[in-house]
Amino acid sequence: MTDLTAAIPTIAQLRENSLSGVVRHEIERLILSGELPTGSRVNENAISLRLGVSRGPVREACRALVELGLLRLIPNRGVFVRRMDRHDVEEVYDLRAGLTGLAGSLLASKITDAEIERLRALVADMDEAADAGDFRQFYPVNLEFHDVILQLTGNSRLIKNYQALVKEFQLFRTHGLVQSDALKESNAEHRAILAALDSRDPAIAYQASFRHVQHGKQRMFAAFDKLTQAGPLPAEPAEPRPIE
Amino acid sequence: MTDLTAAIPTIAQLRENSLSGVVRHEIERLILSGELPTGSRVNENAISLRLGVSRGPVREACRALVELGLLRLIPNRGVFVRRMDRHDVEEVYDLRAGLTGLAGSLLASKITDAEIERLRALVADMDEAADAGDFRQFYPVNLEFHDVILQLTGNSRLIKNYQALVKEFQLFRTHGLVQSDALKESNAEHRAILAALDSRDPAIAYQASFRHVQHGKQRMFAAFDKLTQAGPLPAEPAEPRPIE
DNA sequence: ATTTAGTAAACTGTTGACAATCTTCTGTAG
DNA sequence: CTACAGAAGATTGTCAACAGTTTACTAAAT
Repeated sequence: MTDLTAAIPTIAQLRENSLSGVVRHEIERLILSGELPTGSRVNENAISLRLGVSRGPVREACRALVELGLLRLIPNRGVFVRRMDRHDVEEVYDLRAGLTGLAGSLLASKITDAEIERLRALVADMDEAADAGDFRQFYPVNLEFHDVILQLTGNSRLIKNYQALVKEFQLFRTHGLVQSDALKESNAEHRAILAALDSRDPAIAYQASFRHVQHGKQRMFAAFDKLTQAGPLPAEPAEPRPIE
Repeated sequence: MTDLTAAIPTIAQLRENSLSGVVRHEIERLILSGELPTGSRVNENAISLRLGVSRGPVREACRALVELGLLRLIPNRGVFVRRMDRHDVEEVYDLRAGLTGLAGSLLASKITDAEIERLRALVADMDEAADAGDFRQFYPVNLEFHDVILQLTGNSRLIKNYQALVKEFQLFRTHGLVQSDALKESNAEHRAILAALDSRDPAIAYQASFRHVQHGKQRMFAAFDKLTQAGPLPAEPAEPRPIE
């Protein structure tokens, strides 16, 4: 669904976005892929050398990513890949829950039978994957399920905000620590969302969608805290000292 | 609440944000004040000359504002002050309703008695203004009421997203066409939000907050359509042709 | 040995100039 | 009189160099 622009500027993007845009996508890729690790400084010179362009476009791209929330700007020191602490993750989850709920709410009042069936098929696919305990199969369908709902709302601003949030969430790379019964739990909630949409009641659709993400948050934190027995995430994990 | 930076770079901002930030705020001011009219092109040269800086910082500022949604970028043509059609306004209202609802929902589970009282005082102030039919007195308190709720959630991303949305909404300058009975209606809804928060029930607080904005949307469109008898807003009002 | 002052390198912030693109104006042909 | 082609002007996109700040290193003093 989300377009993953390859490392090499893919023809069209170069004509469309004219360097600055290409650079932006490339830096985004470097961040989300983890090549630029969390908390590290993004060296303008290094990037411009690596991509064979001047520093101007690199700076523009960085400013855009700062606005998007993936980078953090400290004047005269540079931009740093944003570090997410527990509070940040909680914020992202809460906001994502709200937007997901809104999407469900908006869609409930105008979804068609054909669209319902399309979603039902996705839920069935996820059921299959959940029964097999196959996270690798489950995950992309899960993504598609939520993306379809989002797109069907037709609210471009909602879509943009949500996708930005997903990217920010990826900074906190903690996938794969989901238990196999969590898959079944998660898909049961998908079924609830589907039923709510089918009922055409915005309030119910909101509730079902909102709760799904909030439960996801709880599942994630539970799994995470179990993994790091020593203690939960530090509240302030050594930001590159913003102020002396 | 929101810091209105004056036209002249106000000392601190200059040290803090180093030109690019100052320029960004100044362009933002030009847009929101209407000096740069909706749909018009933002000439990099003109801005840089006017502010006495080079084009670099101006470009950076513009890219940031594009990301924020106030400007629209067309490659090799420049950036244009975003034009809002009816669909855009509807999108903004819907998203704003969702975020407002989320704020209410999040706050309901943790609001203190003192905070409730603070909000109650604001509602009382608005009652007074509504009785007098004084929109000029009503408006800033209304703004504060919603801003307080937003801030008390403590979710910085929610706050940022909401405030960006408010700025975008200001592009569609249609204040003052509110009838005096709409004030009373609006404040009745404020009272409902307050009661919902007081009940500490997130679901009810969501509903009350969400509905308030949706009713605001209806009030606005009703007033607007009455004003422009000829017909509602055009669906695509002569964008500077994005594609030939 | 540790701390502190001083110096050099690295990096960001900013600028002015050059190249590519688009827009407008003018003149000519139909 | 209208439509089209071409040139001139304006504007964006990009670059390389300069200035100011921060960081890292070195050496002397306690």
